[in-house]
Amino acid sequence: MVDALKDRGYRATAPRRAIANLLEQKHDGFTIETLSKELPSVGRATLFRTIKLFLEAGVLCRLVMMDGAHMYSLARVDHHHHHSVCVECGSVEEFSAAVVERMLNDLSAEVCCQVVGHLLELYVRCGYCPAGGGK
Amino acid sequence: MVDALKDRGYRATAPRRAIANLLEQKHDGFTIETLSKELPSVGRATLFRTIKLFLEAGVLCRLVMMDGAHMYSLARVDHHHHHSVCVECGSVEEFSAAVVERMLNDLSAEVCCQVVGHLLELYVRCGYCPAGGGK
DNA sequence: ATATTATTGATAGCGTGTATCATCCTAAAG
DNA sequence: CTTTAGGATGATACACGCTATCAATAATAT
Repeated sequence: MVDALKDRGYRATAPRRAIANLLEQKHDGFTIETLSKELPSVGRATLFRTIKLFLEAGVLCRLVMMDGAHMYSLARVDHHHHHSVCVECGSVEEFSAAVVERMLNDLSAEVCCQVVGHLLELYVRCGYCPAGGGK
Repeated sequence: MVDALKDRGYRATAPRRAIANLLEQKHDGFTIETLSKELPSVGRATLFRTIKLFLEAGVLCRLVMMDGAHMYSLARVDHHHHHSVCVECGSVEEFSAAVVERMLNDLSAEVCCQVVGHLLELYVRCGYCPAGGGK
């Protein structure tokens, strides 16, 4: 992940490496608060700054939860995609379903405007956590 | 609009009436900050509380903008719908396109989970403001 | 090795929203 | 119409997430 920063002209510092190492272990969505507790040696400001850099580099995604709070997750695919977040356990799945793109195209035609962006989040109970209940 | 509050057991007070009167004039999305300036006589806390009540009553919708900020708009239809917001002028259109519902159904089947909610916002340049450029 | 300059972390600050609480006002009962 | 109980208000302080500042530090180029 630090390479993504180097490629963009940023330095590979100890805090950034520490954050990257931790993030690479993450399979679920996470909050900055969580990271801050897991990396007490890294200052809060640096944490926020580094997360922002990773977002800009495209290796992280920002999710909007149902209550408006933010979570972050690794971008495992490099093309445009959306997320389904488990509201119980926080696990995140990425999908780039054709139905979504088709719908967005249809909508562009339907609303009499030029569509310049969108936000789509799916909130689910996943099949793997106790509360989920499966499909 | 105050009737919606009365129906839910809340009182029709002067601040609530003032807010409702102002909101009924609004055709576009607006922020709390805007309202606060337009209604300096109403305390900030009351403003936030009243907006929350209107949201719960379903006469207002909360929009998430591209930068994560919040805007609000009148709910002109009473069934489930989504919004397209002009990033230039803030005008809001409501739509409940069948394509959206169909897509959500398709997705429910595709992701191996029980879908419990979603968030969908469309950001556009509308055809009516100078910067829009039309369809 | 040295110089340059990006980066850090502590701190203060900002924006948005909420908790508190004494006071006030609405709605309803008499 | 008057009284009254408790919902509602607004000033304030607080909480939360995030950014600006800035002196000190550390990573890269030479």
